[in-house]
Amino acid sequence: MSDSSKSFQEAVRLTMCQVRHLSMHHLWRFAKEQGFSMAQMITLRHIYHQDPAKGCSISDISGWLGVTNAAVSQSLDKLVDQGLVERQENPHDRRSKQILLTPKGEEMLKKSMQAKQTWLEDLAAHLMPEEQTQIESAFRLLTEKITDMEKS
Amino acid sequence: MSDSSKSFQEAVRLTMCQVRHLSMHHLWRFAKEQGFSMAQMITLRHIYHQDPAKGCSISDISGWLGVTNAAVSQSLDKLVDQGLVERQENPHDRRSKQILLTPKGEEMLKKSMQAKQTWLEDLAAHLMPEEQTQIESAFRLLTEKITDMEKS
DNA sequence: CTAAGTAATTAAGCAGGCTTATATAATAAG
DNA sequence: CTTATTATATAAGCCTGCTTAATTACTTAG
Repeated sequence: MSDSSKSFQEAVRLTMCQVRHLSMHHLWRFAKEQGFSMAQMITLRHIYHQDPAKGCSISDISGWLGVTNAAVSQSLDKLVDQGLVERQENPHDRRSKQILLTPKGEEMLKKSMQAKQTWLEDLAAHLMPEEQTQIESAFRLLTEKITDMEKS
Repeated sequence: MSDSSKSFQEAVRLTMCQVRHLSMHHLWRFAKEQGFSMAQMITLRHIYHQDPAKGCSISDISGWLGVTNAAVSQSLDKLVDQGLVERQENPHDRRSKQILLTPKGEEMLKKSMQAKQTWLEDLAAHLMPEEQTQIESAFRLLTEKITDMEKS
C-alpha cells in the first residue's frame, strides 16, 4: 500500500472515529427518550436504506442484526402498533413479508437525524466558505463511491 | 443561512447518514460477538475520548449515557473483571473514582475499530490518487474543526 | 403428488441491564 | 462540630429483548 493511501486512510479514520462516537451517543439517547431499543433503531435504519418499493423481509433484518426471526417478528409488532412500519405480502413469495416504513416512521427517522442538524450548523459556522466548498465536494465524491461499494 | 452553506450541510449529512448506518451495524455485531452490551461499548468509547491522564468519573459516564450511577457501577464491574478498565482513586476527591482504560481495554477498542479498516481499504481502492488527496485534506480540516467544537 | 425445505408467527421461559432503596465514605456549608 | 450534600457501591426486584420450540403457510425438488 502506498504512503499516500495510508495517509488518506488515517485522515478518514480519525474523522470517522469522532463522528461515530458522537453519533452513537446521540442515537442511544434518542432511543432512550423515545422508548425504542437499539435493535429497533438499527432495524428502522436498515429498512430506510432499502429500496422503498421493495422493502425488506424479516429474514433480511434478522440476518443484519444477527438475531432470530422470532426476535425480529416480535420487535416489529411494537413498531407496527406504533404505526411506524407495515407488513405487506410479498407478491413473489407469499411466505415472505415486505417490511416498509410508513410516512410516520419515515418522519420519526428524519427527526432522529435532525438533532444532528444543529451540530451541523455549528460546524458550518466554524468554517470559512472556501473550507465548506472543499469539504462539500469531498463528501459528494465519497457518497458516490460508498454507494458504488455497497452495490457491488 | 446561505445557499452554499445549505449545500455543504446536505453533502455532509448524506455521507454521515451512510457512515452512521454502517458504523451502527458494525458496532452492534461486534458487541454481540464479544458479549458486551451497547451501553458498555459506548462507555468504553467515552472513556477512550477522555484525557487519558484524568480518566473520567462514574457520574460522567452515567450523565453521558443517561442512566443511574448504580447501573454504571455494575456495568463497570464486569469490564474490570475482564481487565479492560480500572478504577483509581481521584487524588482531589477521594469519594470519586477515575475510570481508566487498561492497555488491554485500549487494544480491544482498537480491534473494534479495526474491522472498519478493511472497509477503508476497499474505499481507497475505489478512488484515484487525486481523489484520495482531495478527501484527505477535507477530513484533516474537519477533524481539526470538530475537535475545536468539542472543546468549546 | 409427496416430501423436504423455507418464511414467518406465537408462546414460554430465561438472562441481563436497569431502577429503586439503602449504606458508606468523603467533602462542603453553617 | 454538626448537618447536608455528593460520589460510589451493593442488593433486591422488575422489565424487556432474546432464545428455543412448536405451528402454520407456502414453495421447491424429486
